Amino acid sequence: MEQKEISRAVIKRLPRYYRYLGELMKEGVERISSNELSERMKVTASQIRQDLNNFGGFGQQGYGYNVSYLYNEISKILGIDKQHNIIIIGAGNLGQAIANYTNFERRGFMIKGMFDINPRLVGMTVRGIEVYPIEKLEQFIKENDVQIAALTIPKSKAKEMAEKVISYGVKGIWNFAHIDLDLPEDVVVENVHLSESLMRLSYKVTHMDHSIKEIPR
Amino acid sequence: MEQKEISRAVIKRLPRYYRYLGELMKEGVERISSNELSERMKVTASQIRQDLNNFGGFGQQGYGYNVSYLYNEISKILGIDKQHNIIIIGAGNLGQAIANYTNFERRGFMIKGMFDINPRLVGMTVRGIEVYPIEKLEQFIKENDVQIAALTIPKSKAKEMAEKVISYGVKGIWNFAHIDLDLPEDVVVENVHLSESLMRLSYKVTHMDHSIKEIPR
DNA sequence: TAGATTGTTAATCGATTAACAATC
DNA sequence: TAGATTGTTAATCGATTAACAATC
Repeated sequence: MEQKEISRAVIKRLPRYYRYLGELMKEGVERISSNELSERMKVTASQIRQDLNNFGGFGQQGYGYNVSYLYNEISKILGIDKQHNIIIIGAGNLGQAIANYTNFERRGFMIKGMFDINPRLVGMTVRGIEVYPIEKLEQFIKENDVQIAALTIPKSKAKEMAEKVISYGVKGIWNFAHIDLDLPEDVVVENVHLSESLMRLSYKVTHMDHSIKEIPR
Repeated sequence: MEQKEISRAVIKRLPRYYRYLGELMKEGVERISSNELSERMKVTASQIRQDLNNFGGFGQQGYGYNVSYLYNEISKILGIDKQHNIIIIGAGNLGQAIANYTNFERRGFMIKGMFDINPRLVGMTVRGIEVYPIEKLEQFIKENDVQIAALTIPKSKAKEMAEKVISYGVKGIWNFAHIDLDLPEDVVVENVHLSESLMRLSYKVTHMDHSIKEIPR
């Protein structure tokens, strides 16, 4: 029951629309035109209208968009109107940092548990979230209806652990390991490659235009 | 002395080429054709050749590319042949996680110090990296030739801190706060918006094709 | 109703892929 | 030299922007 394929670029932009709409709601703004929103977000109004119309006509001619209605519709599109149960594989600093970040839960991402091979970490809790041994993985995933696993482990273990959680029923991998996971078609991956991000920053810093702009006469 | 503008898409791909070339080196592979590399990386050979030729002719007809030579050239393009001095603003879990990640230093990103407003964190060290109070920021940036600041602080403080470190000479911001920093032209920003990444994963999980593929007769 | 602004089609721009002559 | 494979031009594809008729 899926409509025509939505382009990757559009999906990439959706969370940003969602964020701006949330801010507008906080400011008490009730309606906004694509033009006003385009100025805030520094994109074209045309792009906003095109993007939204991939999913339906959420606006009204002569009026614009109702902020809270659109906010809600985007949350449905993103699937964050429903609860997602998450586990974190790897209870090191990065895993703990994610466990500590309460904003995810406000969006319906419930972190149910953490897992680690290191027995010294097992039993520890972070913000009430317990660290379990890997042996408990299968039972835990099945009992807690876990859909998403965050992999905050070294790349050497990432493929193996990904395959394991998938075999137990996980449908999405949030991959922080610096490796391309090559997984079955019915599993989705979202990569967060911090080292690549840092290299891009290095590129930008290195190739930045240091020249003093001449004032044209 | 800059050649023609390189597209964002190309820059985005460079670190991935770099990673695969590093792996090839480890495997002892000396030369590789765009075609072989394209199979490994699951991109087209055409794209590889086009991407690389933005920066120069690194290959040789009839031979392909010398792996270690190309690896080196890409490291120069990315600017990771030189040392970058980094500070981390925000010594919470995420800041500590980054400080703990030794791989960055192998690529020349030296984490010189962390800063926090919380006096309970000041004085603490993570892997030998000390947490300083914000008051020391100006002196530290100037004395340590700090080019890059990672912002691992709540979004409410991000803009203020970004402007502060920029005024002291920082040229690049690695922004983990969920806000669009609107900064001067001679400063570059690389965003890591984890919550947006997680929402995209939610989208993918939600819109995944659950249908059982029929076997065509 | 008149004005505003969407939804949508058409035009443009840019990025990817294909093709092949150049050349090692 | 013959074969392989690049560098590069041309063709295609997709995404963005512009334009405007539809409509609230």
